[in-house]
Amino acid sequence: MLDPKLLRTEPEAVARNLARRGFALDIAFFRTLEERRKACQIEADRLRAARNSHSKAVGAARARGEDIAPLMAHGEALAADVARVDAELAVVQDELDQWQLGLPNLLDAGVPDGRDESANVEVRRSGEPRQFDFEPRDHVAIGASLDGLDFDAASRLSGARFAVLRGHVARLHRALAQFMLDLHTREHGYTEVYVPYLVSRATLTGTGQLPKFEQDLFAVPHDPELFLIPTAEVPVTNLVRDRIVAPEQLPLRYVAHTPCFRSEAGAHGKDTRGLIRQHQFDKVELVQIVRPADSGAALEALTGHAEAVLAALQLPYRVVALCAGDIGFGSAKTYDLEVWLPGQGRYREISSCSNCEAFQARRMQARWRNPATGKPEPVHTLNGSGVAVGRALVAVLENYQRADGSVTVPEVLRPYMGGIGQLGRS
RNA sequence: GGAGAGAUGGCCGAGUGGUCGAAGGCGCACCCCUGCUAAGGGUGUAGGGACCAAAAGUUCCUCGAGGGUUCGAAUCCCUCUCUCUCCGCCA
Repeated sequence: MLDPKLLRTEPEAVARNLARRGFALDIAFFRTLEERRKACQIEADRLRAARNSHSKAVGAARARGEDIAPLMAHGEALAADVARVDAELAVVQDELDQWQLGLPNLLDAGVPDGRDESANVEVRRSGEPRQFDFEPRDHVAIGASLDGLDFDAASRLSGARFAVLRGHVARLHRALAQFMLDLHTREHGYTEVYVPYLVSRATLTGTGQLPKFEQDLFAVPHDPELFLIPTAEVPVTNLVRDRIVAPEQLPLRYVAHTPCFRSEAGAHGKDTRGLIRQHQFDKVELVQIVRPADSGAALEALTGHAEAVLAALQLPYRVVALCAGDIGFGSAKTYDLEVWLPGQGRYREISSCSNCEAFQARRMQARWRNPATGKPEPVHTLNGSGVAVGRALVAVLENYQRADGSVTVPEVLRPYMGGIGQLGRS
């Protein structure tokens, strides 16, 4: 959510910022609604004050033993007025709330202009794509020949966009997640958390997936209503929902390994082959809750933590700053990490690191007590994949493949693989 | 799944229709007193919103959530959620 005060006082500046995303802010609509809200609220407050003082007068009169019957009629009239204006206010307020929940976050000034991913800006590059002395295969072919990736089996179980992993490949998948968790907890100061995979509507509203992106989620028919998490960002960031954090506790750094579930409605026909785009995938997620002044630096650090995974795996990658039109709904600034995939001959997203500033914090009522003001103020939240496990598996299979169809196990993963140095049929 | 008990401010805990946003205690902060790592005294101590350029001030809302009754609800009624105890079942 945007700062309502800013929206009220500088709607033109807000509109200019959001226009960079291609989002048209309807200032006139907001002004009209806001004026109605203000009028209703002032009137409602005034009437309630009148009712309260009248009720006290009734109580006082009764305490004196006076006849209160004559006061009742006025009280009833006041009660009716309060009910009427309250109802009116509730309607306007709700409309305003819904509208505001649909506004994306303001962009950081450093975000490059552009309408879509073609305008994203490469920030840096690490490692060189390997030169193959044979025609590199993609992970689907490699996985099949290792008898480790089975999309047919998955489709019999669940339909399209699922996978069954087997043997060494399944173990490599697990090894990747374990390695990442250990790296972030040991080297980067994150606390491991285990969180629910099913969350409420309120939780998803807190991080911004709802109300706007319900079609991307899997809802579970259950009372109360629950959704499968599309990313651990949702439960982990919401750990601070409705909380006021003491300043000395910040920054909070959490890492979680969870499955993620996305219906990806509207993605039909995109990346239909292989593990790249699935309804279910694992991810190791980094979340930081920081003081507002620190979030810029925290994004750089968090991105570095995600990069460290790829560096340790010796996978070639590049860091890309997302442009205004490609950046996510709740993010002020985002870096994507793209890993080199020999099977596709291009870099593909494997991590997305975002600074959401106070956007989620305002929705979640997540605050810290600012020593400078003594008041509770929204914290800043950041999240990033550190990294997507399924795509990391793809990257390892493709980058470490050998001419004979086997796959070398990256050095850092061997302790997690029982010491084996290569994947064969298992 | 069955039975029961609960949900009040940072914590504990009082409060069954009126001046209660809420006694008392603890904790915390500041001050006073005290010649000493004690004791005592005082003051303060929730969050959100509105009006206002802002401060001050005024005012509204919040006692798990949502409805209802009433001139007036922490208090009465209904629904829901969560927690705890016991039984059953289960990993």
